[in-house]
Amino acid sequence: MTTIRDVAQAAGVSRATAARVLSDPGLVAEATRKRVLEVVQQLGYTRNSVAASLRTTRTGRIIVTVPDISNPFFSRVIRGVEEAAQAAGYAVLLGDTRNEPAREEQYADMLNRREADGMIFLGPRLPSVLDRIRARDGSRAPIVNGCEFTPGLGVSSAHIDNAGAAFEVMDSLYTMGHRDIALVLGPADSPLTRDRLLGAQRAAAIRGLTGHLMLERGDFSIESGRRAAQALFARDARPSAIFCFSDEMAIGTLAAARNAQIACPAELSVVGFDDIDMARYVDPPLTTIRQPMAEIGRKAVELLIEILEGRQDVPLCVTLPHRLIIRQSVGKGPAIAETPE
Amino acid sequence: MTTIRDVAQAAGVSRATAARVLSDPGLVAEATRKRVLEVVQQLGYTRNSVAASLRTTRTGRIIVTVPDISNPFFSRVIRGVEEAAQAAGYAVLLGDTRNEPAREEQYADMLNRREADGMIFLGPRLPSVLDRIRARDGSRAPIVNGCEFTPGLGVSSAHIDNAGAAFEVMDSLYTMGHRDIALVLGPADSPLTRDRLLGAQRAAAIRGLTGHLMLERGDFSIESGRRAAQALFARDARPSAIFCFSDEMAIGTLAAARNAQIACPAELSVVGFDDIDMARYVDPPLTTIRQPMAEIGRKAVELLIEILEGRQDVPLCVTLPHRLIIRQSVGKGPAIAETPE
DNA sequence: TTGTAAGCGTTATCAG
DNA sequence: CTGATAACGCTTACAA
Repeated sequence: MTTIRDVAQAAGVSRATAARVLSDPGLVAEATRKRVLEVVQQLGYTRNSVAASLRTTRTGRIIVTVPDISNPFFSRVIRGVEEAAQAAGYAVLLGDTRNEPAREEQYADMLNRREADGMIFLGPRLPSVLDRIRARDGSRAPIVNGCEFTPGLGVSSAHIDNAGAAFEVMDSLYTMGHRDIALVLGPADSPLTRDRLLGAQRAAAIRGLTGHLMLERGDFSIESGRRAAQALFARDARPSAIFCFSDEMAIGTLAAARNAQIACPAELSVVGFDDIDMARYVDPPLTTIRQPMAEIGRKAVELLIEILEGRQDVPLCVTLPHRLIIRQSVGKGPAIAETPE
Repeated sequence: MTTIRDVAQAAGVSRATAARVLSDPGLVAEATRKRVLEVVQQLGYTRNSVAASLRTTRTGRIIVTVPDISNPFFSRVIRGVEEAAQAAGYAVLLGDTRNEPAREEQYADMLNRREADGMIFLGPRLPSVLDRIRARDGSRAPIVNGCEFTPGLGVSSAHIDNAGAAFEVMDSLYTMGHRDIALVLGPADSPLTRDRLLGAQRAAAIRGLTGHLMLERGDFSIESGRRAAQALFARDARPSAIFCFSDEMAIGTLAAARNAQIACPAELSVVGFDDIDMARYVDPPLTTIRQPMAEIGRKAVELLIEILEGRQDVPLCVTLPHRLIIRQSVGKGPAIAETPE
């Protein structure tokens, strides 16, 4: 391979000058610069990033891990991440952890090995191998959490107000006359599930309907939503509304309802979360909470870059706006239907 | 940061010995090894991969680019890629090119800069910056194409028989009595679209129905499928069956049909391609071609690793089996319905 | 404006 | 089995 040495030799300058032409051209005389660039072109020279990184201790890369790349919500967040990273001159290394702690650790360890400058972690758990870095750097550790937020960890995070959003959904369902509402939660260990559950419970408590809340657990996938709905339909008192913590689970719920000949929204209201592309195309179109997915990604990168640049005042937590999107999957509840004025 | 030097010093051995303990422990005496490992543990030493790569000229990474990460088909392929890569000791760097040539070039250039050992390219175009590598290495260039295949390029590829699969779909539609069939294609520049179109046209030609073929173009997204269907519904002679080159476009087509009050499968049959998770949950469940997505990914990695290991007999093209999955979105065509025996 | 030279942290070679 | 030493290719004081 051609190295900067070859370039320098061919251009009749020192290695230092040749290197300068590439990194800080302003320092080099016009004529020399031109000559060097010509040679670079001619020899097809490309800087060996490994050697450069060794010298500078910067890789220009950031690692981003997601629990599940096939989850359309995360794909959108990643879009935002890539956009912002690229604009700031960073390349994105994406890792799918499949929600397996071992894989999370593996990707996080890349940071220890200095394969990237920083890391954005989209998911519930913070890998333990990051402890070393955090012990060393404290709140200045180049680690940002996206979508989820665990207070007290000292790790910056970009997300929406999950509790508030869940509260809104429940409130609107109660207002529509629903009383027996089921929640299809996400994985048990996620702060996100916990927050949304808290918000929903608060709404129920205000109406004195805590006892009417039904819970099922899913893993955000379509299939888990379908199963949860089946389980709910098998209960003695079937809910009149199901609030799923992801659009995919809501779509699974719609499929289960169709299968059980339960009409939506006439007999059953369904609400999702995220507002993925598919949400508006299913039958009936899904009422859901829209998250600013790309913005979450962009913001996470922004936070990380501030940390990497050594800024002192990096906010610990950025809360972005969400919005309840009303479509046709929600109808009036039985309470209102049964007592017309 | 602690380096191998610190470890060596603390363990009272030379740097070389300390390094050996980590890379080839068999070469070191039991006692020494133990002592060194203890120190490693104690100091929390992690090998600096940048320095190691500089020396070995291997990064242990492979780059994988996809046209669109939010496309569920690609997510599944990536799953297979990660699985196989990890098993072989490689980390996967994922890049979303958003179908933009500039981004493709950018990721491909990472290979020139030696940021990874090889590259798997899922998509239609081979970035031009790879020419340098290919010029140098010829067919031994560490580049593999997945899903698509461009003959004559000398780049190995893993994929299904796209032409054959499309032929099967068309044949089954014709057998069901359909005559006026519309195709919703993918992007114009992709070999994959070209192959499927050829297969479909061959099936039409055999029946003498080439003139009855209607064509619309999409970009594999739901929305593009919806638009294509709308355009088809607006034609004078509406097709009785629509074959979309992706499940997502088929789902968009279903939505458009619902909107136009066209019953599926009674009045319109719809076929997709890929068999993504969602396919079985939509209404009606989608007839489609199942691709062995994970297997495509695994195979692509296998090919790449063979190249990286210097094997001479790396196959140029691996064709994996597909399967027509019959669900409820296809019904009898008007030709049969109108002429009962 | 340009050149000299000293590393960055690792691994490979070659003696011992 | 272990140690000394020389790279790998680049960047960056510092000197000229």
